[in-house]
Amino acid sequence: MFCEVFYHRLYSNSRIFVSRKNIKWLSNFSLFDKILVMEKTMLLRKNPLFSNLNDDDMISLQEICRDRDVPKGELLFSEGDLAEGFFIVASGRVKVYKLSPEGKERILHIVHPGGAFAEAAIFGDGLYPAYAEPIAASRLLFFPKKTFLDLLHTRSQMAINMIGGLSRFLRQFASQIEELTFKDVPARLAGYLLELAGDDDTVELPVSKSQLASNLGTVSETLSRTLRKLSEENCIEVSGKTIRILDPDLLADLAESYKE
Amino acid sequence: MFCEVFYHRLYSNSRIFVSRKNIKWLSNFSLFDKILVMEKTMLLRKNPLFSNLNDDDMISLQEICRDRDVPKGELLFSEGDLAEGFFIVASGRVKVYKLSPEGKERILHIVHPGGAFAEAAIFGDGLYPAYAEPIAASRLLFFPKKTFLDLLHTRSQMAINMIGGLSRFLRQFASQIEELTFKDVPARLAGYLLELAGDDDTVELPVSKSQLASNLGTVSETLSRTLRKLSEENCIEVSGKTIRILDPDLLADLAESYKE
DNA sequence: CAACGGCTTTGAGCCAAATCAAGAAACGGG
DNA sequence: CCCGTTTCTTGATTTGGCTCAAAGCCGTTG
Repeated sequence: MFCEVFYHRLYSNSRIFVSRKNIKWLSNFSLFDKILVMEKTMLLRKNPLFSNLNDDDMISLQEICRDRDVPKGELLFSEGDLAEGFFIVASGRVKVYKLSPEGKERILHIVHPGGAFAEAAIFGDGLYPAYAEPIAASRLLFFPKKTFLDLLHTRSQMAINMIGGLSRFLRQFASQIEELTFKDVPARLAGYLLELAGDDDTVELPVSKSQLASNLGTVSETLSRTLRKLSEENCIEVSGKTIRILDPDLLADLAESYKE
Repeated sequence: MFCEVFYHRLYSNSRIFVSRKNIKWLSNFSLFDKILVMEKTMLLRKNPLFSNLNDDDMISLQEICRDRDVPKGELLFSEGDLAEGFFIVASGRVKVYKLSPEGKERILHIVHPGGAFAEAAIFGDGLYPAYAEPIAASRLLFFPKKTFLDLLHTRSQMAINMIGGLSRFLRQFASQIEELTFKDVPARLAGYLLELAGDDDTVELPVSKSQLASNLGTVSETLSRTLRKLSEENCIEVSGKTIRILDPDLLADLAESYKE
């Protein structure tokens, strides 16, 4: 549920990129299969683990993963089980939870499509740290531990790409959070406008205002008020989706101001 | 600035772990140098990139890094420069910033001891994406790009350990944020108490209440009020640092409730 | 034991922003 | 061009939690 907010902004500008080599490989498949492979690639790229992988990596990855359709309510693994691999959710929802001594369940998180779970168990002690169970009929990609680790050992560049993807994501994520936690709505809006404007002095909003509001972590009413306030201060000029920046310096000051 | 809040909780239980092998290696050094190596290990473990590395990895890592003492204000690199390596801050503070077309600087973030910067440039296109400049006399560890990548290629297990550390950190970080963003103080407090209690029904707070307040992302006044409110609901019983849990079910409900 | 300083608790007030409710504008299809 | 629907704006109200200020509660130390 919370992923939506942040992940949306982080991933909204991800591109589909298919190299010649990939196309050649794809030609071994029927059209239908090709579409499946591309779909899977797009899905995998949604995850920070794989966001930075090139086409070759993607192909190797898809060669080792197994599809699993699971019905709602089927226990995937239990806490303490030996971890045989990890999962990516392709569709549906999976809940990951622990059980209290009295048998009450405590949900750790709900995994949405594109999300991974049990991936830490692969790198750690090798035991699943919780229970997992789909809360809707779901399609999962399963990556067997040994095969996956062998692949990483064989193709060290792929591991390096994964490190790169993770650390870049971490950086973006952290700054996203910092904005949300330490800056008020005007500051966030100002930052957004400046970034979007670049060197220009007019911006065209690429999304609806209510969508923008949600991207900025607020609601449409508040966004509307904030836009009006900035207009009244002769800082910007709003007409529909077109915004003209009248006072970039003031805007920049605003964008850097922390609430305290 | 914001790191303090989250990082504190994430790292507060990191341990120092020295294997026999490490000690043997260490015996090649004078006592003074040994202390330096251990200090550096502790520093590096603070960073998610290296948090999961074993002693061997740490040794290799420290063999390839160079110490650099830099005075306040010295430009470390500029946007667009070819990235020759990345940095870890050992002491001091470094600001990373961009320049707007009009020459106004826009600070992206301030890096504190334990933090890395320019690490993404190593894995990406190879150009520094911003400017970096110490805002206080600082000690930095510099990891040359080529040497570092070669090391990762040679020792694929080390790369895998890094992936593990990063993804574990990401997981913790995300759930931390989720708590902070989507749960109110009572829910966060309830979650904290339950986790601390385990199977027991009394908890002994390991830190002062004001410290706890800051760990939960609030202030002592609010924590105090929240504790009283929960007491009045006969959910817990507070006396000094000892808290007895009267109604674990209610507490669990509270901990899982999202604000909406 | 009295004075001091560090925590903790209480109360009062304030503020940003969410929510609720209701118009106004824009849009799109027939 | 009109009418229904969505999107946007505006106002009123509510709220969680922070700040400020003052007082209570210790343990310490001279």
